[in-house]
Amino acid sequence: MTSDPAFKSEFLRLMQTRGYIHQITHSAELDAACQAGPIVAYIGFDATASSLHVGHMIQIMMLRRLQQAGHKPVVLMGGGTTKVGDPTDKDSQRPLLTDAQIQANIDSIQAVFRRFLTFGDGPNDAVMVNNAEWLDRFGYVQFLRDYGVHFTINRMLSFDSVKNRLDREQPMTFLEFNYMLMQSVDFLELERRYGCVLQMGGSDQWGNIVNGVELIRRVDQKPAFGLTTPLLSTASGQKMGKSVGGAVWLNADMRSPYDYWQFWRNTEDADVGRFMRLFTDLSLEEIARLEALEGAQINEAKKVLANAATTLLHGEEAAKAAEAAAVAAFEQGQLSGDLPSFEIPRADLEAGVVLAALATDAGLAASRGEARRLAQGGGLRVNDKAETDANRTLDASDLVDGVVKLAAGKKKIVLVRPV
RNA sequence: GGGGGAAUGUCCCGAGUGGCAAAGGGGGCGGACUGUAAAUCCGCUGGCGUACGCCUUCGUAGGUUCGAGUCCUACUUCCCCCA
Repeated sequence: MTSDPAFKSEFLRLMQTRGYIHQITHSAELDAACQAGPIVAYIGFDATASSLHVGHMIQIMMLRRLQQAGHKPVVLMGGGTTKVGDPTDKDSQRPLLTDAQIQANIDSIQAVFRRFLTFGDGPNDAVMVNNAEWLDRFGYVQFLRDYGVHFTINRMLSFDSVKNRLDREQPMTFLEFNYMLMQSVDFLELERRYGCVLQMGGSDQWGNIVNGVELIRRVDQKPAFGLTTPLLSTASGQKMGKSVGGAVWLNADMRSPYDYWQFWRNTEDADVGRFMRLFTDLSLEEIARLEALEGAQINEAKKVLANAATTLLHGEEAAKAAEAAAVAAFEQGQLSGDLPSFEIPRADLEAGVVLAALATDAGLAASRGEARRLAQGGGLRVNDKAETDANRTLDASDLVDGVVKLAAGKKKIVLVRPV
């Protein structure tokens, strides 16, 4: 069940050496299947927000590796499962999304996959499916009779997603309780439609994945496998994926390429090698060389990481622009047009704007009070000068080269442009 | 069906005697130190106002009181014991 170090297939060897594997079911059997020919594997993504975030990157990269190794990736959009809501890692039930919201989220999420996978009709081209296609069609009694019989309450209660909720004395609705059945049925459905034999996912999905594997083996007597990735945390133990300014979204309109580049640039020293293996296509030799850099030199490796990761998601041009902006801002103390900017009507600025209000509107603080506290703590800067009085009024005389440079902390910088 | 407990700062955990914007953690954000790192140390952490201040918060809805997270009533949800 855990990984066998001596994989023979290219795909599993690749996964192993680059650090994607946490647990595998039937690893020898899966290894043999991967060697025998192209396999079909899938990962499901729920549509709870209008963009995926870096936390999903490891899954996306796994599908990419799969395709690189000659296999066929299936991207499963959880149009149906999102209506129920995955209780895994949730302390309490979340508000249910409407069908319209879910569809809007799916529409907005989809595009990023095209940057990482090649879609089409060929044997190892990726395909995207929405599980609403089949889940929406089930009648209640039919669902219970076809699938409900294969699951025992005894076992379902033993899964972490359920147990945690019960341990915390939080209610778990019957609706949520059914999530794992739906995910299992997804796997079965994909096995029947595409001959999909492998489901991958985060380590928190182990229980859900194993259920699907067992369902297929029981109902169709077909091979089925599961593979999970390690829970990604930074070397100092933080959950990966957050950074200055909240969730790191993949969609450019929710998180600029500049910010995305910054996220990778700010990787901890100890994580550089691991992240390069997981999140870039750099060769292992190149990575070995880069991660061996010591002291301040490792910053060069971080730039390579940031460039590679940003290029994959946003393209080379955006990555270069982000790097140039960062070099200018941090290494030369200059402005760059590529820094995030905030537009303000010229007349308003000429009339005078209270700093606290401007900083809040520009997204540097959540409220004026917060902006004020930030200023008092010495964290708010106007044109690189710390400004402790947030009640100060800014006007046209504060323009430098046509913009006002506002910064909260060292890393959150916004250029205020009069329009 | 009966009895006993629990729900707290809208991120989490968690103190709380009728005077509370509410102890303490964690997390988050800022500062110092560095290398746009880690570790460490320091500060901040409900909203609005320049300020004495005003407003909104302790499961929900009422009530008692000058004053309620704290007392009473009903309701909701969860836990435990008895049947």
